[in-house]
Amino acid sequence: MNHPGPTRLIVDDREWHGAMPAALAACAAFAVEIRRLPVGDYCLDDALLFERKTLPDLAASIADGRLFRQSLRLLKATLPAALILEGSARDLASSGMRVEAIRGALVTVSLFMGLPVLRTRDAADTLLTLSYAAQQRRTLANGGLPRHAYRPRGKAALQSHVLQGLPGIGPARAARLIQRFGSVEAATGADLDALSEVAGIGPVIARKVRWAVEEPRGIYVREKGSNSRHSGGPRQHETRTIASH
Amino acid sequence: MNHPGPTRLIVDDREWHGAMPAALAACAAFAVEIRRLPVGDYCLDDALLFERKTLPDLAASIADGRLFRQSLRLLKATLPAALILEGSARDLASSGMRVEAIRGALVTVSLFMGLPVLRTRDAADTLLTLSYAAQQRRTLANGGLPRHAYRPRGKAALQSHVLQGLPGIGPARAARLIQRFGSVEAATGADLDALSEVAGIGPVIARKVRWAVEEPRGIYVREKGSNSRHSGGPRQHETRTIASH
DNA sequence: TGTTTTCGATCTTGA
DNA sequence: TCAAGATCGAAAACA
Repeated sequence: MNHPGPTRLIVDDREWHGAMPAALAACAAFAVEIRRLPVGDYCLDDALLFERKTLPDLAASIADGRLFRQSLRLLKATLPAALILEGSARDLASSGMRVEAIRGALVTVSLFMGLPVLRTRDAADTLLTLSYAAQQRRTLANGGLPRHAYRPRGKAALQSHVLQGLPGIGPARAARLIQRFGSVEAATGADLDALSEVAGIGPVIARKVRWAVEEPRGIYVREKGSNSRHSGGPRQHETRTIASH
Repeated sequence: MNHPGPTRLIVDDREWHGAMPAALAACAAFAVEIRRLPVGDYCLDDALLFERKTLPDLAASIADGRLFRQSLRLLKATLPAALILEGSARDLASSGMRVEAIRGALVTVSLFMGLPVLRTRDAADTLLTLSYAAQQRRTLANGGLPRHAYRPRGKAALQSHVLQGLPGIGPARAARLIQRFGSVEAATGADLDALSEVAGIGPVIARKVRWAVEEPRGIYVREKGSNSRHSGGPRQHETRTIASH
């Protein structure tokens, strides 16, 4: 649904300092509301989430490992989220952080975690970007433009995380499971044969996964659609040790 | 998909011009191969795909609408892909394109299409970024974030552990889910109403769980009916999926 | 509105 | 010195 009227911008109260209040006052594009947000710094039309960081902020976040956690939290939010990086490389001079570390972190966040990263020059520029984003979202939501395969990026990460709870499943196999089955629901519902078709998953791991996923009352097997043989051997007993990998 | 030894870099033959050959010669990190790629300009370890554009290139792509199609093709490729933007805003001076147009396009590509965008200064910098990406991919094994190394033994504990990967689900609710549904498979397959019947799980958490478990397609837009303020309420608004194709 | 449960941050311990 | 584990507090969601 689209909100009529001006773009609604919710700003986290902790973010209400520095150049931002003045920049917002000078910008008539938003109906601003200041409130504590559970995650992120800015929320547009209740539909887009942004975390703003100056480059020194970013350097600090990298140094103490906060960036990783924060990005993860943004990705887990059900709203599409992005990271806004404000400032130029010059601002880093005093932080003592090497530019290489920044670059590496951005590759991780952007490419591997799938969190979009946008760069802006200053606070006013950030607001401009926000207004672009809001505008485009409305257009897209109206169906005015053809919709393209937008993937809520962080979801894959979360799904992968869930599947990694399964025995024998780490990041790599979890990613392939999602790729092959499309969802956690489908992956946990897959039978032995389907699981074994996934690259990197053989009969042994497939059976472990089924074992973990199935109902414990297991002597009389009632498999859903599968008419394939039921794991040739005896049902694995509960006391069996599951090797972690 | 994992290659031992040096990073394998396939460069599209059409990309073999300008500063790149020299920069590559000066960079010993890659085993380079020049070949025609079906999509993208660079391919790392047969696992990551990159399209490189200088800022003037980008401006031209925007002007004739190519950017959009190219991004879509990259997204549709089976490999994870990213766009590398090379150069600084100064390079745009002669192109006659306004910086705003660039910004708008980047918001679209990065945020709404979900194609990661990385910025670099020059060819050497681009190669550096590529090498970071290759390095990290090997470390992460293409999957994302490793979950706890520790995995419980025993079926009940393991099942609980798997479910605890879901948002809003900790030990207590995980145990109840197992109790109610009997298995991970059944729990992940349960619909909203069934989930809500479980003690300690209400509409909010039920929706979060379904969100995490379902297939990740579509743009999430806030729904019409909820015009009430959500102060203190969850960030997770009721969402509606707009089918994307 | 009160209680339960989860989640994030900090601190500690051990390698 | 850094990483993993446990603990604590606060917020959120359920009943």
